[in-house]
Amino acid sequence: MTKRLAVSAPASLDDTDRALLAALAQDARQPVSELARLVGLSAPSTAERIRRLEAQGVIERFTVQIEPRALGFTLQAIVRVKPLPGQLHLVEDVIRRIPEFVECDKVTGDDCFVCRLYLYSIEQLDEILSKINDRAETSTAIVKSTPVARRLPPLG
Amino acid sequence: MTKRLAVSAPASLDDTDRALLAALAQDARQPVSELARLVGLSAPSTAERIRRLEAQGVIERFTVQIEPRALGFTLQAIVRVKPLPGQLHLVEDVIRRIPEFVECDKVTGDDCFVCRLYLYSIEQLDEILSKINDRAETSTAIVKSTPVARRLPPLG
DNA sequence: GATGAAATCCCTGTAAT
DNA sequence: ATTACAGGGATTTCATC
Repeated sequence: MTKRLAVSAPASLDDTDRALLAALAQDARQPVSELARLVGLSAPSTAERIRRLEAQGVIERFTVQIEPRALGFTLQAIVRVKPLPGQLHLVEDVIRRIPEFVECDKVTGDDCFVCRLYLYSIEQLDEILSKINDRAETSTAIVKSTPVARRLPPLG
Repeated sequence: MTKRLAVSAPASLDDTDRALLAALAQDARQPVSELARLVGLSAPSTAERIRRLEAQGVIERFTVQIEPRALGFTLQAIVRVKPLPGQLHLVEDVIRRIPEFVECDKVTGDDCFVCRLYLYSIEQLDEILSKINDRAETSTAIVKSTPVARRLPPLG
């Protein structure tokens, strides 16, 4: 399910916080001492800021970005899924359980879900979509390139 | 641009690699000693495996996941963008330069781009889309929830 | 060839300024 | 927020399987 979030005033970041988040986005495993050097603060202050950003919920987590092609996922697809009447929850569950769906958003409008899949082949795409094709209409787009890879939003 | 990738046989992972990637996905800043404990290896071996996964290109980078709502981005939109004839490159450039576009894929099919935006308000959405509306048709879906947040693909 | 063990070095976290 | 200090983690080397 969607994570619950404390509804509070948005955190306000200063320039140091912004520099810190940018540095962490680039390499989250950098030692605090190095991050401190980059943002021009002492290590303890830097560590304290990281803790604060986590406590505020600005930092959700530190994670690893995989290159799917290095694992043989030569195909990336964006699929819009429109469940048939009464099939919404079931379709959502099926999507959740198929690991090739690496991302899925429920959205307004005619197509209920927008999903991203990592795939080995077109045949596999067909095979996976057949698992929901009796419960939903799908429309598939194959990713040709990625002009903007996941990046940080403006940190106003 | 899309990053170039060495075209080679996909890396084959063993169970330890898989456990390691899963642990890193959960918390990329964990000390190597802790990761070692989790996967049942010594610290040096674990560090060596991390280096190997990076060298193989399986690990693209370690990064930080932001919670957009904690920064005041109460709205998330998925926008499909279909540039008018001759406007494709220009539209791509404009998208790249607007930081609220946090992700953009070029895809097959009628809609050329599928993009994700983080926004403060509907008014801001309107304002941003007006920057490309004379060069492209857009169709917008507002994210209501996220049944599957970005996760690792199956690590076969 | 890769893993495990020990020693050195560096980093992190705490407390005090 | 910084400095100093004590504790723990990381990396390198070496021995092992």
